[in-house]
Amino acid sequence: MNAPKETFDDERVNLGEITGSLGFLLRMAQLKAFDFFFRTLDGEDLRPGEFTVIWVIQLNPGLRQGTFARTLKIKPAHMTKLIARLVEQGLVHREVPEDDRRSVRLSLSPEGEAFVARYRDQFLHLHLAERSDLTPEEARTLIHLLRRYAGIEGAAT
Amino acid sequence: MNAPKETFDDERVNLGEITGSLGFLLRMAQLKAFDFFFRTLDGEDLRPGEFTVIWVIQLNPGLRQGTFARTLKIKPAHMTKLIARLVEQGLVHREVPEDDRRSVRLSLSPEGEAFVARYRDQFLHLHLAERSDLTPEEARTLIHLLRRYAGIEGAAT
DNA sequence: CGAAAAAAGTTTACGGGGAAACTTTTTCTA
DNA sequence: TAGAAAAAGTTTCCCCGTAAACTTTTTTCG
Repeated sequence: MNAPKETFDDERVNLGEITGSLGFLLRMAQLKAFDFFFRTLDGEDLRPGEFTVIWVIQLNPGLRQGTFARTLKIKPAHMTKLIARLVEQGLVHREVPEDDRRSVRLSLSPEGEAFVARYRDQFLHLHLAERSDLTPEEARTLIHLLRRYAGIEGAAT
Repeated sequence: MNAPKETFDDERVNLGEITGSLGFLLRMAQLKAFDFFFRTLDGEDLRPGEFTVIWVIQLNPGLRQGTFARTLKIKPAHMTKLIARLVEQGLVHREVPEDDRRSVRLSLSPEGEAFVARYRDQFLHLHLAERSDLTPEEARTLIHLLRRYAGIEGAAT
């Protein structure tokens, strides 16, 4: 019973140069971000991707489904299913316009608008540094660099 | 036939404050990183997670499967299947030690060692800024901040 | 000691996301 | 203008990853 602590609980793992790998770090960071997301929107049955889609539809009502998909890098097949869920939940409205009956125009239902309004603040504050060990300055830098890396020429700093 | 250019190819989409969302940006960045990965290891039938696992086993041969899983935040069920694949490919060796027959110790086969050696450089250089629009300085900062955010106290800067 | 609890993996069942083939509608072009 | 090509979504099928339940082995402790 007096094992000399041996290796604590876990054994130490050496990660080597992989801690310099963007792909690896992005995955680890995303896990943490998801964690925040689900902790904040606890009760709700909503996935991160779904919220993003609703959000962007709210800002650009009437655009085509494929336009949203391309912008958010969501594959068409996935988009179809995702939108179907949101329509079923009564948040999104689909309309096939007469002038191009191949396409689908998306907009939010009143319930969808209400939904965005309700979670707007939680969502926007969700991603700030308060939840992590980063200073506000560091968080700003991180967001800025990620935008550059991902090729998103977003709004102001 | 003389439509006034209308909206180019795509219509412009306003992303609003979501471009300040870490979760969103991490996803977009990860897509780009995956893109690099698959472009570099083109012919190979290897996923990012698999390479990471092989890599870490190489640096820490003989540790338990669960230890690797916890460190890399891979769920046990997934780890079982992932390791099974790598064993099948002849890259990883499993051993159930006598002193604790619940556990599994992992190490690389000679083929596994050769595999890591072969892709080491490609992999390490893969994630650098040359592939993106970031300056080397910016890339270092990004990596540093991601490490902090993800809670990885890695090696030197 | 011996039963209960814990630990380590595995199995099963299920949902998210993607590739490829397909349907419908529109545009191009000979 | 008719047929070919392109565009927009959808459907089908498959794989990755996860949760929950389960098996086996080890540890705890009354």
